[in-house]
Amino acid sequence: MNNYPQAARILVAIDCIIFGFDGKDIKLLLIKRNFDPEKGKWSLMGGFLDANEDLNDGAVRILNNLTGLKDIYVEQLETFGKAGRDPGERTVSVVFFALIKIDDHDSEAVKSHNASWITLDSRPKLIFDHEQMVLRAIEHLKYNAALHPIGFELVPERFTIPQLQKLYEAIYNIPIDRRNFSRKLLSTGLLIDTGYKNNNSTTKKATLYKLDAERYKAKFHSFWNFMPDSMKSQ
Amino acid sequence: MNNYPQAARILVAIDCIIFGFDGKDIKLLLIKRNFDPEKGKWSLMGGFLDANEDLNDGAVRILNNLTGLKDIYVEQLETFGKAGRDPGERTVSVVFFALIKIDDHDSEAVKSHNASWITLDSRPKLIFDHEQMVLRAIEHLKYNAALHPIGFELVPERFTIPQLQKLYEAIYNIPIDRRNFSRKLLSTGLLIDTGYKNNNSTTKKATLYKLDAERYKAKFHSFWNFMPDSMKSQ
DNA sequence: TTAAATTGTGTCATTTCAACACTAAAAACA
DNA sequence: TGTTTTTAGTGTTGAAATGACACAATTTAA
Repeated sequence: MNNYPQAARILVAIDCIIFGFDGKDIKLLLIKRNFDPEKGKWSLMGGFLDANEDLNDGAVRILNNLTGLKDIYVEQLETFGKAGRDPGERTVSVVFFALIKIDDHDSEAVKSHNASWITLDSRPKLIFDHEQMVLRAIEHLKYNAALHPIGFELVPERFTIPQLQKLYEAIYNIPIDRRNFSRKLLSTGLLIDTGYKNNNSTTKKATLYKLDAERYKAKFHSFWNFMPDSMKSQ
Repeated sequence: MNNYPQAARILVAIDCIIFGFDGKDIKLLLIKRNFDPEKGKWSLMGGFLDANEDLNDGAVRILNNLTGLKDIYVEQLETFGKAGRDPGERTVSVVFFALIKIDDHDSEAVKSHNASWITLDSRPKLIFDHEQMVLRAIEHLKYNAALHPIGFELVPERFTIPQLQKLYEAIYNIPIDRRNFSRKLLSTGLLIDTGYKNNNSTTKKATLYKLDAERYKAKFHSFWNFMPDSMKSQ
C-alpha cells in the first residue's frame, strides 16, 4: 500500500538533552562519539526511530540505553528539521528534554557510551545543530522550572530546602533570598518532612523532605513562580 | 552516500491547528478532505515535508496555501509519532499551532480547499489522531495566552479592550471582571491609543488601540498572568 | 567555650489583586 | 427633548503575596 507515492521518506532521529545537578552545577550528559560520522566529536545521545516504534518509546529506549534508568522525567521539546542539518542524509530530529537524579544512573552504561557529565559553562563544541538544541533546552529549563515543580526531578528523593535553593540559583544564575524561598516552597504544600536530617552537613543539619506525590500530580499544572521578578524582563 | 543503512525512512507530515476569533467564539479552520484516503472526512490542514524543505518553511507553505497569508503567527507545537497513527503508511506528524486574524485570510483559497471555520464546541470527528492534536493545541492556547501576549494575534490590528476581554473569556470560558482586566492590560504598556473609537458600537464607542510592536517583542517573554486564579488549579 | 557556618522562623512595609461603586457616552424610544 | 438602556472608562478598599531584613538555633572545629 502506498497512498502517498510522491512524498519524501526521511530519517527520523531522536536526540536527548539530559540534565543533572550535582549540588552545585547544572550538568549535561554528553557523549564522545565512537562511531562514524563525526567519530571522536561530542554530541547529544541519540539514535533513529525504528520503523514500528512509537516516538516516545524511542526516547525512552535511548535514555535507558545510556543511563540504565527506566523512569526518567522526559518531555518532548522540539523537532529540528532544517534541510541541511545532518550533512550525511536528510534527517529530522525530535529532541527530548530529560531530567535525572544524577546519582541514580548506571555509571557503567554511561562509561561504555563514552559519555560524561559536563557543566554548562565548560561544554564542548557539539556536532550538527546540537548546540542549538542545548540552548533551546536551557531556555526550556529556565522557563519551566519557574512554573512547574520540575526541579524536584533533579535532586535526590530526599532533599533539603537549601539543596533546592542551590538548584534554582544554578538554573537562574542569581542569588535567592533564603527566607523568602523557604516560605514560598513550604507554602506549596508539596513537601513532606521525612523526620530525618541531612547528616552530610558539617554545620546545622537541614531537614530532609520528600515530595508529596499526590499533590505533585495534582498541582503540576498550577502556576508557580520561583523565578524572581528580576528575571521576568529577560 | 548512506551513513545509516539500517535506519527506517519515514514520511514526515505537517499538520496545522489554525485558530481564529470572530468576536464571540474561538474557531478552528478545518478542511473536508476532497482526496483519498479518508476522502469526505474532516481533518486538519496538512501536507508532507518535501525532501529539501526546512520544516518551518513547510508549515508556512501549507498555511499560505490554505489562507493566502504570509505573516501568520506560527509555533511548532508537538510531534505525533505513534507507530499506527496513520493507517496508510508509517508517518510522523509535526504539528504547528497558528493564530490568525480571522478577517484577514483569503476566503477564496479557503473555499477551494473545502475548509470552514468551526467553533470548538461544534467541531466534527476528525481523522487519525487529529482530535488529540486539537486538544493539545487548546491546552497550549490556554497555557500560553496567560503568559504571553499572543491574544493580540487573534484580534484585528486595531482592537478595543472589551474585544480583548471577550477573547480571553472565550479562551478560558469564564467571566472576567472588566475593571481589573482593563487595569492589568493597560499596565503592561503594550497598548497604544490610536485616537480613534470603535464606530461599530451602538452604545458608548470604545477606544481603539494598537500593539506597541517594539515593546511587544521586548516583553514577549516576560510573564503575564491573565489567567484568573480560579483556573490555576486545573 | 568560643567562633564560624549554616539552618529555621519572624517582622514589616510595599505591591498586587480581587471585589465592588460610580461616572460617561451613545443610541433607542417615549 | 429628555429618559431609558447599554456599554465603556476610572476609582476605592481590604486582603493576600512579596521582598527586604533581623534574630535565634544547631553543629563542628578551633
